[in-house]
Parts: sequence; structure tokens; C-alpha cells
Amino acid sequence: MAERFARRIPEPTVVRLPLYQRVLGELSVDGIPTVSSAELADAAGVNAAKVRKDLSHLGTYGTPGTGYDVNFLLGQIRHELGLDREWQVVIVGMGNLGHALAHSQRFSTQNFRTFALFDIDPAKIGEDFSGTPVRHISELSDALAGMSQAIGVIACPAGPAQDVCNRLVAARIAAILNFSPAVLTVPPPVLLRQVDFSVELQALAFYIVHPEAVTGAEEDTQSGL
Amino acid sequence: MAERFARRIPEPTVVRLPLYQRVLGELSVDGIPTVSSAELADAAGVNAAKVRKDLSHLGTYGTPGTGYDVNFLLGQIRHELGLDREWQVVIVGMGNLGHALAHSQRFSTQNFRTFALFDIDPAKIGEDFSGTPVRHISELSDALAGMSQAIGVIACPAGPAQDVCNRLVAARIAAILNFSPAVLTVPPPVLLRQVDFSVELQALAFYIVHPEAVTGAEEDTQSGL
DNA sequence: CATTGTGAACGCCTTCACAGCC
DNA sequence: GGCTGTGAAGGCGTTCACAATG
Repeated sequence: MAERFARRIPEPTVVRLPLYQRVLGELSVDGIPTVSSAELADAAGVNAAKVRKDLSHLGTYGTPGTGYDVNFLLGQIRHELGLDREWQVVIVGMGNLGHALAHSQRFSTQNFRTFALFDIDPAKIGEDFSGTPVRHISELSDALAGMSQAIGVIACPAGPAQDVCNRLVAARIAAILNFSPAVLTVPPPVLLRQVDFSVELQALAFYIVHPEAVTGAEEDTQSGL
Repeated sequence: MAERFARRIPEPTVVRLPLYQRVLGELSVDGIPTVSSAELADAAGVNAAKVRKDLSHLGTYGTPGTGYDVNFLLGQIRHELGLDREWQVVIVGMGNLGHALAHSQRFSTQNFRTFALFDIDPAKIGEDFSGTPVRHISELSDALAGMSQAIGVIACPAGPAQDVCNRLVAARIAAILNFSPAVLTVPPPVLLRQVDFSVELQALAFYIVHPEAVTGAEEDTQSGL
């Protein structure tokens, strides 16, 4: 059922797969039939050895002397990332960030379907986002009833974040993407990832103050992910 | 001038410093005088050994048997992160995400001052965000003239992102935080960091599809950053 | 006696380099 | 000849464990 012996894929590789997926998608649209690891590496801003090692974790898909078949490799990666099925996403917290995420092309693209929106503020209930109404957070469990592998996005302030998180967990969410600046705790097997703007901003400030601490980017002039 | 012999601080540590900074800020507000590495670790969602090793990169600030002085350590970390000075931030791209970032408390807090907003769409020019007007991107160089260490935020679509990036570089920006799903190239010594929502979403999807690939979180039930 | 700071061991990802294959 | 796949080497952060210390 799974692909081969399901060798474990390192997390750094997992995070680069979406990058390759995006680049391959563009190549596919452009009708380019094959890519070498060097070309793919260049477009993705990494080095060729890393690309080959990453792809080797998925299987032996390349052809020596030629490279990789763009469409085939794209399909394999999309499958590996689960992008060949549809994912239900719920967003909790319809402040400015929630608005932005709900409107985002990128959430609706790639088979991530924004399925429901929630807030705790009565004033926001009922607002409509291209057909999806904002509902009160107390309806969360009902809305998620029967969904087996939904993904929750927390876009509320840090204060209520753990409470929202608990509600999502209680509603049997499979995974949570947390945009609030709060350290959250979830029980297994619920998955949790964090996106924190201010951490990135502070990291940039650190490296401006400490230029000597910058790890020189290699071949090209770009900083890695 | 610099702190001691400016030992190089590993990037994973740099990224955790903002986390410690936040937790210590809360402890400070609560009037708590000291923390042990175990307590700090717990609040930050990491383990105690990591906290001690991280902090040891800054200096010998702890007291055996007692722990760390909250206010003193907070000051040291804030200094290290450059948070004891003010940072000018410009945002390019005033779509939904740009709106959200411009309004965000977190950008205005922590001494990051949103100094100017830009867009290429004439319809958006002139809109006002709590006193900061949206200007046309062609004014970027003028607006940044004389600023030595400004930080640029790219919140536009992938298409124009490299062009925007080039304009920021030409305007002598010190660092760029890129929210667009594009691989950007900048010349040194310009710093670049990437925040990509859809990568995180796709990573979550991957781990839902491959539960066996999840690296079990240790002590507590939380997934790391 | 609780807790720090750190050398050493460990694990893991990255990079190298080249045999193998088209 | 060009390029992949991969074993081996290298580098680096994490974890361990304990001597040192107030």
C-alpha cells in the first residue's frame, strides 16, 4: 500500500519537497520534459547533491545522463505529500490574519479547501468569505463531526490560542498550524507546526547586528530556507 | 564593543532566542525574579539541556543552585537580538497579507516600526493605515534614502517578488523577509529569510499521510518548531 | 543540595566523490 | 559524455552526564 518499504524521510527533506513540487509544476506548465538535479537545485535555491539525496528517499526516479521526467516526478512528489487528495482546512480567528489566510489563493490551491471559519467575537459571526460564513467557535465540534483528517489553522491572539487548540483537539483535528505567538501543547497523534512572523523578524535583526554570525550562502547568493 | 569574543551562535539557537525572550518577558511582568533552565525549557517547549547550552553561547549568566535572574537575562537576550534599538520596517504589497502585517501588533511591538507601505496598484495608493499611507513602489528608493538598516517585507504575489526584491536591494535594504512563494536571490550582505504558509500546510499533510515518519516529541506532547 | 556550564558521545543531515548507467 | 544514486566522510547541533558552585 505504502511506497516500497517506506524508508523514513528526514524532516529537512520533507520541507523541501513542497519547493520541488512548486518548481516542477512551473516546468510542467512550460512543457519542459526533463530536468537535471543541477537545474532543479538552481531553481529551488539548494545544491544538486541535496536534490539527488532528497529524491533518492522517494525512489529511483531519475535516468543517468538525462535527469528526471518532470511530470512523473511531479506526480510522485504530489502523491508523497498527499496532494492527490483533498484536505479540509478550518481557520479559527478571523482577525486580519484570518482574513488574509481565508482569501489566500495558496490555501485554496493545492487541494487545501477552506471548509469552515470560526471566531469567538459575535460581531464577526455571519460574515461571508466567498461562500464560507464565519461561525461561532462553539460550533466547531459539530462542524468537524465526521471529518477524519481535517487541518486546523489558529489565527487568533496568543491568549486564547491554547483554548482554541484544545477545542480543535477535542473535535478530533488531525493537525494544527499555529500562527499565534504561543507555545502550544497537543496530545499525540495530533500534529503541530508553528509559524511565527516575529521570530523571523527578530532573527533578521540578530544577523544585522551580528554580520559575522551569518553562515555564508554557498554557490549562489541566496540564503537558504 | 561586542560581547566578549563574539562566539558564533548556531542558527537553531538564534531562532530560539526570541522564544526565550517572550517567555522571560511574561515572567518579568509577573514579577518572578528567577527561573531555572528546567522551568524556562518547559515554558518554551524545549528541553533543559538545550536551554542551558543556548544560554551558554551568550555568556555565563546563571547561578548554580538558583537559576537565572529573569530581568537580567531578558536584558541580555534583548540586547543580543538587537531589540534595544528601533528597527524600520517597510512592507511591499498591500493585499490581504500586507494589510494583516501592517495592522499586526507584533510588528509594531518589539521595536519594529512599520515605517512605510508600498504597492504597485494605483487603486491602493493613498490608503491609510493608522497614519502610514500606501505609496507607489517607485517611491521606494526615495523613502529609504538615508536609512541604513531597514528591513523589507515582501507580501506580494510570487510573480513580481524578485522585482520587488531587486528594488529593495537597490534601495540598500539590510534584510528581507519574504512571504511570497518564490525563491529569491539577493547579493551579500543583504539577508533573506522565507516564510511560506503552504510549505507548512504541505508538511502537515505529509505527516498525516505518513504517521510513521513523525519524529516523536520527547518529554511533553508537543511538536518542536 | 539544587542547579549551572560544559566536555564528550551521539545522531543526523550535508557534502563529497565516484562507480554505474544511459 | 552527462548525469544519477549512494557509500563514505565530514560537520554540526543535541543530549548526556557530571564536576563545579553558590
